Amino acid sequence: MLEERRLDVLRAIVEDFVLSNEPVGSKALAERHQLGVSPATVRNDMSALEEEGYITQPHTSAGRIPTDKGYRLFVDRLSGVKPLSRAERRAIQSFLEGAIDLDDVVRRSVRLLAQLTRQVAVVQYPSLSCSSVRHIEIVTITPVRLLFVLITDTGRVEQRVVEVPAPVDDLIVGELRGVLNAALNGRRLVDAPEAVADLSDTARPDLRPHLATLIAVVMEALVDKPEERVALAGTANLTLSALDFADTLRPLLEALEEQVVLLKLIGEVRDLDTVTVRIGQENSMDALRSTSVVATGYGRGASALGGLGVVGPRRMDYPGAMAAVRAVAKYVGDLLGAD
Amino acid sequence: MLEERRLDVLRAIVEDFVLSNEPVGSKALAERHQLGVSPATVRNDMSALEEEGYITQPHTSAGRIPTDKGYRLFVDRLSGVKPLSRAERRAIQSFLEGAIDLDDVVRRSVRLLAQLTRQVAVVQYPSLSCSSVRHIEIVTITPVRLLFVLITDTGRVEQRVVEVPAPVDDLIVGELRGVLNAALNGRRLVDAPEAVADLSDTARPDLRPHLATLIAVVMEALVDKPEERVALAGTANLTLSALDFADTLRPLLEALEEQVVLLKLIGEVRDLDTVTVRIGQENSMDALRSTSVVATGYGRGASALGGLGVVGPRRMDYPGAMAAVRAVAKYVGDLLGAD
DNA sequence: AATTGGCACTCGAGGCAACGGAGTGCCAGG
DNA sequence: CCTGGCACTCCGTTGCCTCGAGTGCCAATT
Repeated sequence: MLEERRLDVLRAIVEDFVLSNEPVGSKALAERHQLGVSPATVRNDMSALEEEGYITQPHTSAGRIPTDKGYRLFVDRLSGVKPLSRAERRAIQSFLEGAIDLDDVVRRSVRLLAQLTRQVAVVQYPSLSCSSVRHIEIVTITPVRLLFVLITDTGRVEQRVVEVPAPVDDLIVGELRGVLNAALNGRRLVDAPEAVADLSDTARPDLRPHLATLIAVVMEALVDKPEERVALAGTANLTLSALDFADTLRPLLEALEEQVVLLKLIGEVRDLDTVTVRIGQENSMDALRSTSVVATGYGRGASALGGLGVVGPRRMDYPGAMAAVRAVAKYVGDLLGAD
Repeated sequence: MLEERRLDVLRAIVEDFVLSNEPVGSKALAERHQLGVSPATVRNDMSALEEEGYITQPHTSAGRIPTDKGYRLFVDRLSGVKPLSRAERRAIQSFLEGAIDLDDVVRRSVRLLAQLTRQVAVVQYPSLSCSSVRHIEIVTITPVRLLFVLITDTGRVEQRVVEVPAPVDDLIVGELRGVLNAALNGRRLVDAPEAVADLSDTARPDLRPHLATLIAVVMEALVDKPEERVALAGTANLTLSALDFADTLRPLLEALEEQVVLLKLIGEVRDLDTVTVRIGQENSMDALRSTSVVATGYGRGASALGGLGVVGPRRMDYPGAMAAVRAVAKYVGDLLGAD
């Protein structure tokens, strides 16, 4: 029962409301957009749209604003992919190509994304489990505490302090370093457990029992509890949307400070090739119920190295945000996949 | 010309205003605090205090609020060191003692500080230059790009990608790793340049010229451009003070996102043994002119390893913030100095 | 000389009514 | 199915008023 013009009206409402943050009325709509019909007709359409739950009135005799369902339809059916402007493309390129370091890449991209969209941006570091091992280094802190440094092919350097059950000496550490590097070099971390399964058998017989427990402990620390990391930028942009949030601002800021929350968020939406949009109540976490999230995965090949996206008010420029997210994800994926 | 009672009045004004965020009048003052005088007398004192610039009126026929100068006097002369409650001490201890990692220590303390003070908290990672080298690891990324991983005695792991002028092979990398570790192990990073000054002389003659340039490049990357890091928490607390900031909120949030700004801030106030308070205009950076900063250094012995503190509205519980900052600094200093 | 009570004055906050305007729903006519 | 007209609703603004907290000043008291 959704005719063409009705969709046009919905799109016009969304676009106007995103710009003005004020309920939009039939007269203004008919004027500002070339709908080719009179305000009265628009009113009929609006009435129908409201009936079907796509728009709503804050109060009688006010204009209409889109509901979550309305935004959803807008995103699904109406917004063409808005290509980025030449200037934006150039900005992305020049912003990211100066990066050397992984840290640098992530920091630059998260700031870039925040700037392009004027929203809060989130970029996840490449997941450890999807990365391959380039080198493992072990440093003795005390005889029962070892510092493991894991360097991946994406340039990520991950450290982990591990408490070992029995004191170790340099000999054992050296042996451990040797066998771990030999076995894991170039392999993906998810494959690590099987790669080291019967590794201690190849070591010097007198060290085997010790090595076996050590390896178990290390694997647990590195594989079972992989530490995911994210970068955040643009929280200042929330002040632009202060009106949209009111009392939900504080819980939102608190949530954004929690790595755990952000990781959960990104984890849910890091499909490659698809820009996922979560609008208001569609979000699984309470603190984000009053926001919209536009996110995607980045990486080369089949599986995503990580995810990135933006968080903002439901009243968001979805086409713009989607385009920016997609573009940045592409650049980041190329940069990190290429190395 | 500052008599005893006048100071009492100022203190009472500051305390009341911090609690209520409303201009405080003579009558309420005389009632709530045991000043032993009538409102009329208080009025006279207030008049004098205003004359001298310690308090001001938002408008005629309103109560008084402290000026920056008033807060300054309050901090300098009036506020005894408020000891932390038993519960707070316990909270600090249990919060920090679970930490294993340096990252863990920093993250926990910054959150703790934010929670205790209900302000934005900043904790600097231990400065590289003040730390000693425990281990240096080198990983070849490409023949002209090396990844240096520096591990310090504070547990900090610092990575740096270095572009070298001429391709290197494994032999040279091994040699470099050997001489660097031998020369720097246990030494402070500030002393590194002289420690390696004529280091290449001791290496195999055929490698010397190459090593010399490499060492120069590395020293530049690690010593001349040491990368300081900070952790931030509690930005959600700014929403509590939204009224105090109004339009300065956005620039403030932007500033807080800039590592550079935070480092400059902490760098200015990281004296050990002294809790520094910067009130409003006393701050050197524009974005902080409407805030107050309470900060100090942490560490063992003479020089500070790093700094930490809180940023909040001028209308701040200074005694409380100072006590919390001092206490957390002490714990963090002990933890990181002890290792 | 310092303190106090009294008094007139000021100014913002809050309540209330009136008004204008934007927007709607409905209906009858093209 | 679209359109113009019309009555109705309700919000936001404006102007007005009152109330109360707070001040400054002065004369009286200790």
